[in-house]
Amino acid sequence: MDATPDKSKNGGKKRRLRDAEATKLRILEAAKSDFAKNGLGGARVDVIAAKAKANKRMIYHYFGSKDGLFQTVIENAYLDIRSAEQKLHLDDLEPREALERLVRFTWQYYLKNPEFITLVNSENLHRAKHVKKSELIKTASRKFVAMVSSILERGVRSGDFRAGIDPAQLNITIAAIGYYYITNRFTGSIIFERDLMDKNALNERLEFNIDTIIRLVSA
Amino acid sequence: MDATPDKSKNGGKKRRLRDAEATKLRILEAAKSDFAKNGLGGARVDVIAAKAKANKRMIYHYFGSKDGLFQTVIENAYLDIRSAEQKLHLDDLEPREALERLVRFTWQYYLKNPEFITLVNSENLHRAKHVKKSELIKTASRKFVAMVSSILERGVRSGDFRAGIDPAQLNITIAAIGYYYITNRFTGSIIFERDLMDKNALNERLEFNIDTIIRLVSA
DNA sequence: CGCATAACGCACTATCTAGTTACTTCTTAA
DNA sequence: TTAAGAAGTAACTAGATAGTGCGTTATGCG
Repeated sequence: MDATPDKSKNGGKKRRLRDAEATKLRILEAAKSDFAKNGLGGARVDVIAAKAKANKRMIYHYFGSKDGLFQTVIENAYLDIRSAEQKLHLDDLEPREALERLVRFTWQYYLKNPEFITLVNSENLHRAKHVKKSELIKTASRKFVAMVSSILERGVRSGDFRAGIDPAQLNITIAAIGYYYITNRFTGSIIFERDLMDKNALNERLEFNIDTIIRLVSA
Repeated sequence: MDATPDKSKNGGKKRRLRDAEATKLRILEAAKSDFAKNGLGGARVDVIAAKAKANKRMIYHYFGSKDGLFQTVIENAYLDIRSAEQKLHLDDLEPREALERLVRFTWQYYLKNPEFITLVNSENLHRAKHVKKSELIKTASRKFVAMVSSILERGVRSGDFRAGIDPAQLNITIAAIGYYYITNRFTGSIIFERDLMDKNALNERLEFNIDTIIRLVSA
């Protein structure tokens, strides 16, 4: 790819020498990567600026502070997974299928986006002070919880699922059995004396998780 | 409590003006607390020294480096939980009871020792480089996995549990459903719009988790 | 074109931070 | 009792580190 900017067309958008949106995006990408790798405390603003091929001054110009930058990064991370979940169109599937699809999706999302997990860990280390401020995240969360509630209700009506399951508990459990495995893959591989990230190990875990959830909800 | 050291008896041990063991312990306690609160990258050696009422030089004298200090802290953390698990004497219980007891214990251990979780998160952020070096942790882990294997085997023989369950997967799942809830209690409380640390919420979660595990293993 | 504005960059500061140097004070074994 | 080693301290260093002040250059609008 040609990194030299010019004024010719490029994917329908004009290439510019100076492009605020593009710079912001580069900063956000670099920040996501560095925050995920080193945590909020361990990440370095200078490193993020260098990675983004942007001047550090720009970070402060666009995001105000290191905390402000993290705030935007974690917000985008949540909006991204919530948006991907909505695109699954689980309401079009049979309850059982919908649930299995959600377990699969969650697992694969964590696998493909391990930064998401590390960012969430970092955010919890800081007592969710950034997420607390984000109305966007709160709105998206409500939709997500409603989606799982609706699957559960349909499953109870169809006789597939037992009644009385708390959607929040189910949600937490679906996330937990994937999240824990991935976030603790390094210590886990030592404790269980096997490579938890081996292809077969990953497949086995996914099947185990689907089984766990189906057994949990079955009538 | 009297903080002024003297040479009188104190719990069978002589109080000293200078006590290497006591100082080491104070440093380790302070380090555990600060590493848990701020992560390895965010913790400050000066803060740890101050909290421990020790001179920073002592940290370097006893532990060599900040990393060396973390190494000892994480090692002790693992040995502590593994030792507590052994004391449950699960082999003396019926398989079902033993499993339930383990789920309860794990939950309560995380609740009472949230630093353990944060330390493990920090260690995984650093790709388990400290745990990797610890033979003590590896030995203790083997005993732990064997313990759960033995419960599973007994349960299969008694007809309570179904056959073919991978002990490692079960172990991971038992840890996951408690660990995730606790470690993400701050973001979780926002996403699910309820206080996850409320007494009733905690009890509900524990019962849900026991149910999840029993359904998972039942024949 | 030309000018106001937004994008960008350099070089700086004040403070912090892991680790060290060189020293004093206490403990204990012979 | 005493000498040698262990425990403990204060003050320091060299390099980071978040955040800024201020000047420069591109952009796009009238």
